[in-house]
Amino acid sequence: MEDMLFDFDQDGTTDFAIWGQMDPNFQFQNQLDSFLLDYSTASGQLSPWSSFGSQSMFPDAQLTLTDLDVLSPGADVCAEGESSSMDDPLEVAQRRARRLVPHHPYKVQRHAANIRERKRMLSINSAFEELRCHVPTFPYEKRLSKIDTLRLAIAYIDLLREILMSGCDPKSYVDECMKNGYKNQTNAIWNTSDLTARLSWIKWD
DNA sequence: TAGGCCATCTGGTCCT
DNA sequence: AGGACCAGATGGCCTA
Repeated sequence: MEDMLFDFDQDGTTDFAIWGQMDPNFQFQNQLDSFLLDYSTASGQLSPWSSFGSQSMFPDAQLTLTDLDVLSPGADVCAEGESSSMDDPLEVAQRRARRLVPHHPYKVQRHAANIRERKRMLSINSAFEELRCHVPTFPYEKRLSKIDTLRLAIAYIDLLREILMSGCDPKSYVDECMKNGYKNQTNAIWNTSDLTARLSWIKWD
């Protein structure tokens, strides 16, 4: 069994198989992304019910449901003396990755689903990043949260529609809003000063 | 230290 | 049957 657990190491992908906290490093994100892509492409071969020739992919995969506990959140027990050298992040990550590699059919199926889910969330997050690039923010402002991005985008679209309907020059419309307040306050989770102040940073020319 | 935000895992449901 | 989507649970990180 240990051999199978180390299969990820042998093809040099262990660094990507860190299922714990996502490293914010962009390069790592790309590596993880491409890994997930490759991995999911090959996921057909990962079906727990498939076999290579006459031999099962997981010959030692005995269906003992008690094994399920091992992967449950919070049951992150140390099976191999993790208390030692806890200060090496790479070592810890590799141990964690090895722990989380499934080794019976249900786990393999669940693991494949987890990978698809992470890939799906990555695509959602990349869409959020794209959206963040299209909503007005201050140069010094910290990164918008997802919920704030959505709310600001809604308010932004609303204001742009107002500008279009008014037929006014956008900059003068925003200036007017800065002075008198934004007319449409009904859904103003992002209030007038928030949005129009942001828009004042936009170069309208 | 509490609360906000986020990534991840998980099981259920729907769809192809 | 398998994948996509969704929401709840959980734990980590960060900040006020």
